[in-house]
Amino acid sequence: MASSEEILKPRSDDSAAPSDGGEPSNFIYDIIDEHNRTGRFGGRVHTRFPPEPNGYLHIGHAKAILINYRTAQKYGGKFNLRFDDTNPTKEEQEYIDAIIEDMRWLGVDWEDRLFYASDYFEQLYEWAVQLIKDGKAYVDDLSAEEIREYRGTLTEPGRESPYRNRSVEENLDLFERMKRGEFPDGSRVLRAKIDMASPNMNLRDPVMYRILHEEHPHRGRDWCIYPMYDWAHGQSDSIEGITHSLCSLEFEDHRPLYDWFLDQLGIHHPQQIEFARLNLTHTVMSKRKLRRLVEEGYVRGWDDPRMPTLSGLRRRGYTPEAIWSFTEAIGVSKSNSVVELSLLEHHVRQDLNRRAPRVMGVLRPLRVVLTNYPEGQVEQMEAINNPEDPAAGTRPVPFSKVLYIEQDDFMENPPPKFFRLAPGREVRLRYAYFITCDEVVKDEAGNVVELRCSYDPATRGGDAPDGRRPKATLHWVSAEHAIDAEVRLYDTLFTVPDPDNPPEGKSFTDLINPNSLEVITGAKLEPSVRGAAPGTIYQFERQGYFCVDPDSTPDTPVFNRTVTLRDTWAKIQQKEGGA
RNA sequence: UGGGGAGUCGCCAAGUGGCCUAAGGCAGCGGCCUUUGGAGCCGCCAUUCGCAGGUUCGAAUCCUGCCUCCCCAGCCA
Repeated sequence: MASSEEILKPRSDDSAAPSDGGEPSNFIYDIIDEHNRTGRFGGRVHTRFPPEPNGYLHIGHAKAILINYRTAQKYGGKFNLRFDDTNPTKEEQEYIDAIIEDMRWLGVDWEDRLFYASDYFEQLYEWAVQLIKDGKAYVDDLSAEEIREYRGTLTEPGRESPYRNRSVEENLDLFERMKRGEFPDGSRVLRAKIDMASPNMNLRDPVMYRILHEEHPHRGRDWCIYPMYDWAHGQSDSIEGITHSLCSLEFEDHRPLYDWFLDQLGIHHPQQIEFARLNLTHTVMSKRKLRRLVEEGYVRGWDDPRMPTLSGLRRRGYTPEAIWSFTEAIGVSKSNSVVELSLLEHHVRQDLNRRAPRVMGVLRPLRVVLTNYPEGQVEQMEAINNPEDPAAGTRPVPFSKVLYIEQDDFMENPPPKFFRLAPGREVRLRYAYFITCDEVVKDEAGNVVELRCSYDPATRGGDAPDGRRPKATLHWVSAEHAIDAEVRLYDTLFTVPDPDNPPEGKSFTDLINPNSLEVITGAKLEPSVRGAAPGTIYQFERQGYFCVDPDSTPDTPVFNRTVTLRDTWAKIQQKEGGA
């Protein structure tokens, strides 16, 4: 992850956050600058990312993580990772482990500050007792349904619970017995005593604790009452000395409650600031929907390369650097937005173009026999590993009489703008020779199965002494030296940009792209890729970026296509409605 | 018809009363270059800032009214 460092480096500038061509400013920085100006937190900036371990992290979380992390870095502050593990019915150790792994991969550093909200349960309990003693919280015996009825609606005030005015003594007794496990799940809750008529539903005596006789992944059987999000979150922030509690928009109307608890307790009071979460076209981002895709078998798992999860993106070949630059590019604001997938793809291409070694691989092979090439001769052609990086050097690629080229690189009746191989036409084989197609061999069904071509020995390396310049350069692989590979080509998981809003009567699962995965088994790759470790990324010249999948075996590597190269020919074809 | 937010180019997003006849990126469109129809380079792409009024010498930026979209009635987070 060392290569992240240059990107990760905080910008050193004066506090005014000018946009002097470096990191763009945003409204959060403006707020912090104001805090720094007035001395609200003594110049301190401390952020956190508080995931609930009930699913895998996705690209939307990456945005949230990096907003928090970059903010801390920019101001020379600190960043915590804290599991918001207050609901044992939904949380699992598997998710805790996966979240840590994904965040490490992303390249954020919480140093020694990995925390669990559940480690604060004792303190939270004491504070709850304090609120009860202050007459600001009470045990309610109403059922869940009754509480809902008493809460009122968006336009009508709620009613106070008949248990709202119990004595402090009774509340203390009941609450302690809740904690001791004397009551069954759902029989009672602890509620804050605020205002049942508040236009903000969150302030209508919100539930602070519920009874849950449940094994907790981090606390085991220590507790059978669990704090609700609103009661746990702000106090956890406070305990950790968080200054700026950055969260997503839907918590905006929780802020008054966040503030209320902290004010009642009179403890360190962070500032909650809300920003819009990330939406991406052609995918879904809610944990609920992602879980359905996994559990109902629409994808192979949380790390399926079609998933927007960090583990999926990683397996697909996305790099942390690409995700960093993408999240920087999309900015930070409060308006709901949907970012086009093409922007994410742009950032992987940009990163991979810089660093991926180039290699030749033929996805759909078409046999080519060079009729005038000596039988049994093998030449090692010198190929450049990365034209963007001279230090990457060169490698030898074997060339011989029988080759494979891409089926798409030949057309028997080429349209005007098709520059590749055709009968009688000469093209260049990259780093090798010019070849001319002399004869087309077909099977009984009329399919082209082989090309018989002649090569020009004077063009070795790809240049003609007479200055001839073919309009096309094709990639190729020597048949006898090629290694076989499985290649998985991916398309968007959904056929429409906005699967979250399916048409009447349809579910988002009805919009899944049936062609989101195409498996090619007979691909032929140049021998240099043999033995590449899972995770290794190459550019297959003229085609795209491909990443070695963990499913690979020693004899047959499996590659995932991360993203295609920009393809102007494909665009021309599309425009002309051509095949 | 309660409360809380948001509306600037197809998609993000700067902009905080004059240097805005509105940055930048993506997408798109032309062209150059090219041993990847890749990359790179050059150019084009909002007289207009949800709408309507108003204030001002001057408004995307201030005021008023309206419209549209999002969030909130879990003992989820």
